[in-house]
Order: sequence, then structure tokens, then C-alpha cells
Amino acid sequence: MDRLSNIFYKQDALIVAQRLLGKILVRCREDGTVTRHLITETEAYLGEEDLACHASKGRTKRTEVMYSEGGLVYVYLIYGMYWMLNVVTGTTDHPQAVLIRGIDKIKGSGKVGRELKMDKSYYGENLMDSNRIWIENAPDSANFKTAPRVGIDYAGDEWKDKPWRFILNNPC
DNA sequence: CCAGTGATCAGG
DNA sequence: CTGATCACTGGA
Repeated sequence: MDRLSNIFYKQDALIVAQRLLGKILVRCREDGTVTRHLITETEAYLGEEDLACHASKGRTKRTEVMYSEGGLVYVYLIYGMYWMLNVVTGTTDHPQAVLIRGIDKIKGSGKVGRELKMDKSYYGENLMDSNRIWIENAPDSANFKTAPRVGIDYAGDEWKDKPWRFILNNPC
């Protein structure tokens, strides 16, 4: 199966977030083990004006990667314990990212980072040529629902209720 | 409900 | 340097 390309990641985060549902996140460990994971839940973070997006604080060492063209990994440590895995989307100088909130049966972005053994060394990793993490194409699915994003009450009424969380429905 | 746990950022 | 904050989780 083909890797997702520059063309895919350059799209707006709202598009990428829903199109990533059903795609395959592939992880190659240091010991050579390869694991493949169905992406089941995502959230979109949309630029400096989105008060829930880290880039609303402007360009900092941490947010810098979001200002790149789509296709890079944005990871950061939260609460001193959990590595949050994001995919940078959009075009240069338009800071956006999509948070991977669920894979396979795993619900919760903190658990995703733990399962995939993410760490700081993945900051800026290029999903289009990395040999340890990438995403493979799969048909788009229309079988998903939306919901407000989690854990961003501080962002204010205009932003905290936007339905920018995308959840693949159980195909039962 | 709340503690754990540490990088990051704004402010002196 | 200091202190607040944090796109979370698991256990009272």
C-alpha cells in the first residue's frame, strides 16, 4: 500500500482529520518489529486564530513545526507523562495539525502515544520518508461522526464547541 | 473528585 | 531564575 503524499497532507486540517479515519498508521520499532494501526479518531487544530491550537501562542520552539508544510510529525509531552502524536497539515506558515486521538481499539491520545512509544525524537519526523513512522493510504470513509474537541475548555466559547473531532463509527 | 509528572513559556 | 499551565489518565 502506498504512503500518503505531500498532496494529501497539504490539505486543510479539517479535511485531513476526516480523511485520516480508516488510514493505516505504520510503526517500525528499533528491534525491527512493524505494527500497523487503523486510525479511528482525530481532532483538527486550525491556526493561530484557533484558541485551542498551540499556535495561537504564536511561533515558539514547540509550535515551530506546525508552520512547516504538511507531512511532518508534531509531538509534545503533556502533564509530564504523555506524548501526543500530531500530523502537521496545510501549507507553509499556516500552522495546523491533526491530533491522533484513537487507533485500533485504543481510545485516548495519551494511550496512543504510549502504545506507539513516541518521544521527543519524533518531533519534525517526515511521514513521507521516515523509516520508523508513516501512514498508508486506504479508501476514505464517510462512516464517521463529529464531536467537540476534548480538554480545551480554556479556549473560550467560540472555539471549544467546534465539532472538529472526528470518530470512525464501529462497522457493526 | 484529584494527583502524578516534567517540558515549556512568559515575566523579572 | 521562578511559577503557572497543560490537546491526559487512572484511581479514590
